[in-house]
Amino acid sequence: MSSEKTTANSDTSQALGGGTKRSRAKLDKKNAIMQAALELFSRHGVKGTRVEKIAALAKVSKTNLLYYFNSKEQLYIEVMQRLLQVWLAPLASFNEEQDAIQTINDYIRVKLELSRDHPAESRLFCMEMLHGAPLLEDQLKSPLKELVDSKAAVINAWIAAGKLAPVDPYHLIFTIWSTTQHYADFRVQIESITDKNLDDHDFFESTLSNLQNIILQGVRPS
Amino acid sequence: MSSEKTTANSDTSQALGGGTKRSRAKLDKKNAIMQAALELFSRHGVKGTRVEKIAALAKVSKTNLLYYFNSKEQLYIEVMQRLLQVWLAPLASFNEEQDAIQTINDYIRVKLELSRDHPAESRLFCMEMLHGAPLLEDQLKSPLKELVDSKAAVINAWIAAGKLAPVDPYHLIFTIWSTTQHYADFRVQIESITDKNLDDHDFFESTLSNLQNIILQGVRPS
DNA sequence: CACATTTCAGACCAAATGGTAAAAACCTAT
DNA sequence: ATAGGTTTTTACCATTTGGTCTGAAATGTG
Repeated sequence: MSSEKTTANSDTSQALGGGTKRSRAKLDKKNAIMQAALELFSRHGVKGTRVEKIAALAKVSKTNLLYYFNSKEQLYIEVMQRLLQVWLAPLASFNEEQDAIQTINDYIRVKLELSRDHPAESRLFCMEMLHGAPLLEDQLKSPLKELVDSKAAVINAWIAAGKLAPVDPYHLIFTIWSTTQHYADFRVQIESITDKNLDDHDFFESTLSNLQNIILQGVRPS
Repeated sequence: MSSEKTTANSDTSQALGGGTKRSRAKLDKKNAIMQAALELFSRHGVKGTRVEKIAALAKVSKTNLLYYFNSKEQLYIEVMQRLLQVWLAPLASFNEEQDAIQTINDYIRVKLELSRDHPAESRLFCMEMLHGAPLLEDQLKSPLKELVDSKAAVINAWIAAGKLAPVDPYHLIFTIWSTTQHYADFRVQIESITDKNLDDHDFFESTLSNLQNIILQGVRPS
């Protein structure tokens, strides 16, 4: 609680960039630990993950891990904070000046790439939601709402300009989120049924074009 | 392991129906426990849920709970098995003779109703997927694949008959699953953004018609 | 090269928690 | 009513596991 334990978790050393040998190694190690934690947390939950296992996966000792992160909870919080940055960035690309269809197509692609390249992030985010997102309550609530609201406004402008059919922008965004993230979060189910996953290039492209097709054209015959 | 512990977990008493006061109370209690377990497991995960808490929520003592279910794992398995029945039933309604558009619209509604009326089931199913579905590996894999394959065939027949635009039936099914379940699993996020949830009748209907619209018509202006 | 600082590993501890044993309370059939 | 079985409670144990302590190794610096 109160102990300061030398300098450990304070990144006072270097702002960024090269840094000394020491601070460099320190960062590398922290990254390795966070990576391992992300992987295990996202599979077994925080409670279901033993600190020892994270340490083993990161190739450090348990004590060493606790040296970098004061507690498992603290580690989880830091992992979650980093995750959020990766997670919300793509939505920023929505812009009224851009072509509506093109932007949506691109967004679907980016989100599906995220599901392919960062499945652990997707799972952990999903898990946090299932838990009721006690952690994100503050960090996420207000900034997320503002971000989404602003993008919903863009979509509404597109609709007003006749660039899109009239849909509720929120439901459109939810649809894109859910469909793309599904391929990461429900990967085992999708593998059970199709024997394929997003790492398979053809399957990725086929998934992408099908999603784009459904969301843009729908399945009703024209 | 080996002990038979009287009759407890063996439902030898009554096949079904009324039954004696005792067997009736027994069933009620088991149901209460499973209900409580479902609720807590789906929020905090199996590891994150203490048997004591389940017992408290079900209004029985911890030991009494262990009398009905030999272990937490066992309880989880039984909860999961019951859940699966509820979960896969709706897909059965797909039938080649029926109208394609109508059937899909109905399916979306039924799935969304499931998200509204059984959110805990949705969450727990989702969580099991995130964990890699070690439990469902056997129970789910083969029967699920067969069920989905057969329904995919129905969809393909509709497409061949010009009743639907050409889409990959699997991706269509995944799309319906993901979009509808999203409103249960990501409920907190949706509440953060819209301040509403499926329990709100208007929001439910609006969600439903938007999903039906997107999936059937797409968002491209006609 | 001596000294100070940072980093690490193995032993250890205490709390949390799943599960057991045995006796008490309770039904139900005769 | 009461014997025989069933359900519930009380007391307890054993294991798991997050986190600490201690001393040593590595590293940087004047």
